[in-house]
Amino acid sequence: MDRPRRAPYPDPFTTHRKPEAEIMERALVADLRKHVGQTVTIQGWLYNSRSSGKLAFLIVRDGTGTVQCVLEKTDANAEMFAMAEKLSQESSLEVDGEVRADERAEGGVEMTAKAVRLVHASEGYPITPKPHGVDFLFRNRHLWFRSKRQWMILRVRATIIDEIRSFFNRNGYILIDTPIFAPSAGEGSQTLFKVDYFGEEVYLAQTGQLYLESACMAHRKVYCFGPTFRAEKSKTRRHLTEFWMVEPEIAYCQLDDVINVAEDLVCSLAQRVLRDHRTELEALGRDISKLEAIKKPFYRITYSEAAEILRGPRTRELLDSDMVRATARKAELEKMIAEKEKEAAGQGVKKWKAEKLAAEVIDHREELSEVETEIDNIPKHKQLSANFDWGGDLGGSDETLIARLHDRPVFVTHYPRDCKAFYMRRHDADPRLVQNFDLLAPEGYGEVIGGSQREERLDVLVHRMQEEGLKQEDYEWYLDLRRYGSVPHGGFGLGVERTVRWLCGLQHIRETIPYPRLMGRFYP
RNA sequence: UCCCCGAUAGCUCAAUGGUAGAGCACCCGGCUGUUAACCGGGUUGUUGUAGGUUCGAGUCCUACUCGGGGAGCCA
Repeated sequence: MDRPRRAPYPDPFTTHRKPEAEIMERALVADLRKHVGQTVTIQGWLYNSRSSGKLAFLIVRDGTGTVQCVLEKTDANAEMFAMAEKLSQESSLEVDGEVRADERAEGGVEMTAKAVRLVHASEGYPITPKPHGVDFLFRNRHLWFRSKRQWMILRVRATIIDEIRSFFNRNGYILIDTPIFAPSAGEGSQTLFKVDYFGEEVYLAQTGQLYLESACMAHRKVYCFGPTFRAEKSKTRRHLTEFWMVEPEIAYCQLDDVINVAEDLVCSLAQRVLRDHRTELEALGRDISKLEAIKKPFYRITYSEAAEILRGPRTRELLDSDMVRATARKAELEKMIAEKEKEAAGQGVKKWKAEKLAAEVIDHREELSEVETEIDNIPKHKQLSANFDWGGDLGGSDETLIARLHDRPVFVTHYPRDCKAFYMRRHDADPRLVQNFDLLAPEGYGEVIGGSQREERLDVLVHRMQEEGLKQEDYEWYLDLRRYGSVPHGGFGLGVERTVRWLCGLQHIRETIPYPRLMGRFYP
């Protein structure tokens, strides 16, 4: 009904200009505070609505925010009121109304609607205001990111990406785009996606690093920023098969210099997010004080020290107290579930009350199953850390433990060279080690950065490649960098989604990217 | 590749081996300040697939498929 008379679609912006007298100022929800007292038009989608006979509450989102529009039924607008009251979720609409400051409203601003025009009636929008399962939500990802929480996360992501770019740009780095189709030369070849390239086998890039090393010899400080592909069959809350990574590479630079850059970058990301997204972070339930604590200097420990910590008493104490807490929580949840089920089944309980209890029971059951998984895992983690052997890489649970034992990010340096890539520079004082580092985010978020000083000595590098069984002929171009003015250099890679997860305080990495690609999930 | 958990209405979930249910969504009606609004009425099923046990299977057994979590590996 009520096709918009004054702002017809399609294309209300150019083809059907309204006569000057009828033009009402269009406003964005994000700017409504500046329009208090004025009557404006907003254009958006119906997020949710309620009505109570003579009043209709329309919660409208317009891409910049949401606002509640209150429409009062009068003799004159009965038809429009009936239409507005029945609008379905996610119908697109325009609302003319007066902007009002109102303490009852969520954002402090509300609109008294004067006219509501339907643009398109949505039918059977699948994502209701009630809870849904993850599988369903990701099958509807194209719609799900309209929802508030997802909307906020993707905004924070955009800001983090913007800050990454401006950090490197303002610090004199040159953007060098590295290829996505790559020949076999890379790190571990089992984790590469194969692509048929006109009959030849090439791979989707796993890192731009080798190319960047060449570029830093031309531009001194460079970075690349693009998607990265890993065919790892990992099903965990910190893995994607397609993710975004920023990699700086610096000529005339040693391990400490690289670590300092990583430290500065992470600090400016945290500050920028705190500055621009305090509201979103709070709404996401992020503990802001944890982000405010992301300040220089971060902790720096060596791999050997990390190994000692893992085998030591502090780790055991932490896991023991985890076990005590998880066990207590399990008992508590079981008790609450039993009580609520009993209460809901009792005589004379109001229907709505029983339903509310049932919903709470579902939540408790979900938490219970997580706690039970934790209880299962703690002994495993305990064993993994207690039996940690010098020489192996730090596992996911090991990293989590190290990170949880610190209140700021931790650089772990000087890993055994046997578990690290061939291009990392051998440590002069101890040839068993390489000049590398990982940055572990606190609160258990784990690795967000991996980096190293690169091996600049031709003979050492060639020897290392032979050990790894790499074909020298594939890397001649790379070895040229060590033939023509080789210098100490290094860099790192920061995983964007892991950073977003950490800064937003999210359970799972899959919410940090618009269309997550996971093992077994590539639709839509 | 290995280990654990799960799959019932469009969605979220119930159902001591014995007639498949509730809420939401959707439709109708009511309510002048709602915040996952509420109240009354209505519609909604090949219980993931294929076998097996049983008088009888959503429920027990086997295999497979898909999903979730974790290990390994990693940003």
